[in-house]
Amino acid sequence: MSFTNHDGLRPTPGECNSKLAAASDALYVIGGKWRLKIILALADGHKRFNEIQRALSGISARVLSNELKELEINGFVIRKVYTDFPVVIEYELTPYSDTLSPVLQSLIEWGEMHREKIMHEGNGQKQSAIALEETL
Amino acid sequence: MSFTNHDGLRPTPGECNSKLAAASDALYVIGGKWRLKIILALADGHKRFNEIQRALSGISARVLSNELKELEINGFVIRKVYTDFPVVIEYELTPYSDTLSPVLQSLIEWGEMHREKIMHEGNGQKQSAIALEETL
DNA sequence: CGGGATCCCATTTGATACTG
DNA sequence: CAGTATCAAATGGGATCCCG
Repeated sequence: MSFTNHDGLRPTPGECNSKLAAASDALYVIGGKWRLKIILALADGHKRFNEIQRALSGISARVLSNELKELEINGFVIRKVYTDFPVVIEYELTPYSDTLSPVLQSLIEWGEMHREKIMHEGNGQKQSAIALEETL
Repeated sequence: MSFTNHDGLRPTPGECNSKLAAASDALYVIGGKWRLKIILALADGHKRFNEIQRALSGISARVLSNELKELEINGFVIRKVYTDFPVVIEYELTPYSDTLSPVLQSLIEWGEMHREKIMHEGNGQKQSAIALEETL
């Protein structure tokens, strides 16, 4: 019903506001529909543009292009151009992306737990809420 | 540069795909611009509609209304109507919201860390990336 | 106060075509 | 392959009015 702080107490409004601000800062750079997914898609190694697009079914080239630029500006992704022939362009995560590990880890674990829950509750009355489209 | 799994190894593509799916499931319900912020706004106790709106500067009544409905459907928030006079309507988090604690915690910590980094790097050339609007 | 309904504009996105 | 350009369509979101 409420989160507890390190003292096991309900957080004060002041604490909550600063937490809200911190979360907002985070969401500002890694929020949105694709950011974290792109980072995850690159987590098992560098990929080329079209590989990323295939890994994240549903994203258009234009959106992927824009998101990659943003991620590069913010230091999560690096774009490497190998000028050998044929020219190969690859994207890979920077070390800074590793700092997101706890966030991604907890998000993934929560997602697995949530999916379990949704599957088991027989989908009572309200429409369930797993990423149906993604699974297609 | 890459995340490691519990064995300290780079995750395999298969592992990554299932992680991507899990993260997608999570983002499907708690993604979006406001969901997590609303939950955080309620973390220090029940609030009324307008209190939430004030806590999250920038959200319109219509959007807040829609988001609260979604959060209610998905079991994160409960809407309580006190029919005394005057009628009072309050929103509060359900116990299920507590399962998000690790996600929120890591997100908040990352946000704090990231803000520090942005502040200190003198904002070299690329535009910085903290939630400026939120701070206004 | 707590919203629902409508209108209308702005931004985002998708599809397609095109280029280096 | 790795994108960019362009146009149309969808979506988001603000403003306003209204009701209980």
